[in-house]
Amino acid sequence: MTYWLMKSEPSEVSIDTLAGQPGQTIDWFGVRNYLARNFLRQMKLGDKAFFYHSSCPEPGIAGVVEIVREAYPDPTQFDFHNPHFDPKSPKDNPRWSTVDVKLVSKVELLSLAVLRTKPELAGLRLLQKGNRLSVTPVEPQHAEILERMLKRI
DNA sequence: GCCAACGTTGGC
DNA sequence: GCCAACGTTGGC
Repeated sequence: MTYWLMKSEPSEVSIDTLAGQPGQTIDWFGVRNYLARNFLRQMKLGDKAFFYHSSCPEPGIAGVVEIVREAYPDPTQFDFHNPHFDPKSPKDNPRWSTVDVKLVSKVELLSLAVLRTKPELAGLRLLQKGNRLSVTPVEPQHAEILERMLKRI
């Protein structure tokens, strides 16, 4: 079982958006970066991910989710009216993938500022300078530390 | 709004 | 294949 970290702007999809979905499940649409896409494609059923709020007043980890459907073509790439529409993606060889994630638990927001104070998390990809990837793997030792820090609500 | 960092595009 | 220009991300 692999742990991941997935970023979302709460103005688009927040942890509460997810909690309000039927089955508390949503597809992780809109990834348009090849490295992030490749990580999506590596995800296995039962993998877990930390749900991170980015580009907001208080960025940080807001919950834990589980992968409940492995990678499949992201429908938004073919939807002309969708902001994530990609005219260059071939229908017979879709460029972008998505996975379905299901809410495991909401947590008390574990803010980026607090994460930065922990020396034992210094290696976490999220905290690396210049990191902008919206989907990243989390090393087992970092996942363990994060799981211990999270307060489920 | 600013800016650093990184990715993508396109001319050559 | 190089690289300048441009666009995007995302914290502050």
